[in-house]
Amino acid sequence: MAFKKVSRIKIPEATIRRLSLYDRCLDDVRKAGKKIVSSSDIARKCGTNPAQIRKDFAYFGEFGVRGVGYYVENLQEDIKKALGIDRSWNCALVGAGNLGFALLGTDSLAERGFRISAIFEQDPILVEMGSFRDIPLFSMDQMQRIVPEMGIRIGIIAVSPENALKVSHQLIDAGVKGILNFTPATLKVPLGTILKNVDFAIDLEGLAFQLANA
Amino acid sequence: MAFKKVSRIKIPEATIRRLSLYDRCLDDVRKAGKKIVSSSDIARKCGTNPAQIRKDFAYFGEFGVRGVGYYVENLQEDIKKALGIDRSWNCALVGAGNLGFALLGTDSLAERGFRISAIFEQDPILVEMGSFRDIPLFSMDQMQRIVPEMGIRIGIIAVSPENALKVSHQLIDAGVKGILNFTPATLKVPLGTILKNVDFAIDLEGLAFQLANA
DNA sequence: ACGTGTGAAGCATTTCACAGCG
DNA sequence: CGCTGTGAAATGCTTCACACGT
Repeated sequence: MAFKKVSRIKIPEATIRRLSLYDRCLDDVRKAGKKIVSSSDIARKCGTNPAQIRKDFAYFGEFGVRGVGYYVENLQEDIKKALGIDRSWNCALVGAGNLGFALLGTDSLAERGFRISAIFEQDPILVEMGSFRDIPLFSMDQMQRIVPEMGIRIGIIAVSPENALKVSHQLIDAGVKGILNFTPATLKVPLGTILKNVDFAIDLEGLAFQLANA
Repeated sequence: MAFKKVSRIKIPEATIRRLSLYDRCLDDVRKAGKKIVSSSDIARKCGTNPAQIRKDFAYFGEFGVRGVGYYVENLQEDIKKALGIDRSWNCALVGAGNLGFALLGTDSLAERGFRISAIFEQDPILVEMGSFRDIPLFSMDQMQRIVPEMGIRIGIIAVSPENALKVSHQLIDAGVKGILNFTPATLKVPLGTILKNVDFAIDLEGLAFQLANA
């Protein structure tokens, strides 16, 4: 048995974050040409402890070979499957401001299977452009039609904080099931919809705290 | 006794993150004109539990009045003091690409006391501009001089992943004590230097995981 | 012999429930 | 009386240490 379909056992949020990290590590390992890694190899590279890594994997099945280690290629496949990124996800970006363009400019999203398939923007002048880097650009009132039509499941909110709440409602109405919120606004979503907040200011404040008490 | 200087007792990382959230919440409360809040008010607004909030505060002292609640203004001051954001922090932004400009474009950093006092950039053509929005723009080799001169304590890495490692070394050599790393590169810093990573792709993968197992 | 997989121990964080105080 | 502050209980996560399979 290699891959255990995710069980009803609760998997810690922290485990999921670490799996993402392991996956990135393995990119490097693969580039270095190694075919096999041990949990301690990975631990050294990403600053955790080997037992932790084995436990993390154990939630999903038996990925390794006792006495040997993990076959890098298989392991990475298993991790991706565990995370649900063995496929590609259609996302909508809402807000074509500074931050929105920054997100479009980096390919770290595309590399990990998140495709921005549509952009929604309030400002008619921008919408006028029709598309940006081959990604179609729509006005807000098209959202209800486009999201289902394109099979978009994730919405990325990169508008100004005042508009975030309204946008989140619109996205949910349109059928989006996951929201990544880049604004500091605190949003509420109904059961069955997943919300994640990204707020660098919080990380900076964590830095400040540690620096202030060093 | 109101504010207890942070003790040697270990304060959970999660507590710090929540304090940042409470602080944002209180902005809203203040705007709404309320003078007093209870832990349950805050809990409702930011989706935690009242006991948690009281425990979080208790690490730092006694902020409230029994039988009454918290005076919004005092509370917010106390939280800011606890977090070390009752002052302003000089930061250097390294990398004037898409993401860098996005960071400059938002005032959510400035609002919270993080002032970007200098930008460092590799590309001579950009450096040629001399400044951006009144923030001076320098070439990389000026870093060793400028960082101490301006009293910069935090470095923000917004360059391409391949350059992140080198930049982190340069920042540390220049005397920066805290680093916020926006690249997916895994950095290592010496003891006494604080590193925080921001990686939206990880949050998206967390979303994907939950959506895939809904 | 070696490194994985895993129950059990150890540690940290969250929640409960009530004493304490205005 | 109401809501904070806080020990104690409950829960959750990480680390240990060893059995297991190759």
